[in-house]
Amino acid sequence: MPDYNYNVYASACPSRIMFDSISNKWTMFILDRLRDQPVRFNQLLREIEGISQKMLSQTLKTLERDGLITRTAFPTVPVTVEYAITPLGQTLSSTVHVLIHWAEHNGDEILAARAAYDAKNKQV
Amino acid sequence: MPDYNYNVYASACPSRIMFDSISNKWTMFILDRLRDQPVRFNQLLREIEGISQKMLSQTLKTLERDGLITRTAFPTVPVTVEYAITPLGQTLSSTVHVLIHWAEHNGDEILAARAAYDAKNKQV
DNA sequence: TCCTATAAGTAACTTTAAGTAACTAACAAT
DNA sequence: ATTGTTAGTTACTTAAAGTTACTTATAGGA
Repeated sequence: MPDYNYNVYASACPSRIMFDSISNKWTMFILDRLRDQPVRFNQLLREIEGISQKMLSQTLKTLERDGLITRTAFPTVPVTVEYAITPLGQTLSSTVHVLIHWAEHNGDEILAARAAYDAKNKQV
Repeated sequence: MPDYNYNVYASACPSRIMFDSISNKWTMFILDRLRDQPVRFNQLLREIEGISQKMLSQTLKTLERDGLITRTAFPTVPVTVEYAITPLGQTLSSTVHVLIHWAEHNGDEILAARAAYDAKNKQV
């Protein structure tokens, strides 16, 4: 049975609160990177250009709390921590992957649209 | 030919700059609402709970600049402004629609995951 | 022995973005 | 004369994001 009692457009709905938390770039980059295999903290830090340790740590914690990823610490020296996607996270990750890479396939069109807009609205 | 020269993980890539601008809740709500038919400013304001006039106006302007929506003003009194999705915007809108409504279909699982996480990590 | 490096973070501080509230124009209806 | 409508803008505040330095425990090299 689908949850027709949830409405993402209603600001107090749990689904809306959830959506507010997933609709940011760092969350989506992490979900996309974890789609195929587990990845370690510093590896994510290196691969997702521009993310800080603070934002990575914070976002991972939120994703773990929401049951979208798991955190596994290995007692090596120094400690190794691996993040992996859950089955629930996987259902979201596939969609996020399409969205994240949409910009790569439509970059030229958007750049052209921006140039056209800026030319039309110059010094107004 | 796909644009393999674009890489969304590289912070200076145009596709990344584009992704940064679309990866926020207001952008996605607007794209989703315009998916089926053109909608007016105040109608969007009423339907997207929690958005302010400022953020709606600002986000619409960015979407128009990127060629994802069009703005049409009708000389009625008071003036009526209609926003409509473009063919380019439509390709994005379909994916955004899946993402936005994902939370409605998985709300219960996430809520359960949060409760489990909070119970395990209480007063630490 | 001392210095440097590593992994996975945390804490304090600053900057930027988002949210809030009040205000605008031009006219129509009460 | 006051209120209501649409589609915004402006000034101000608060919350989130970004930046930099620091932490713990240990291994490796000079």
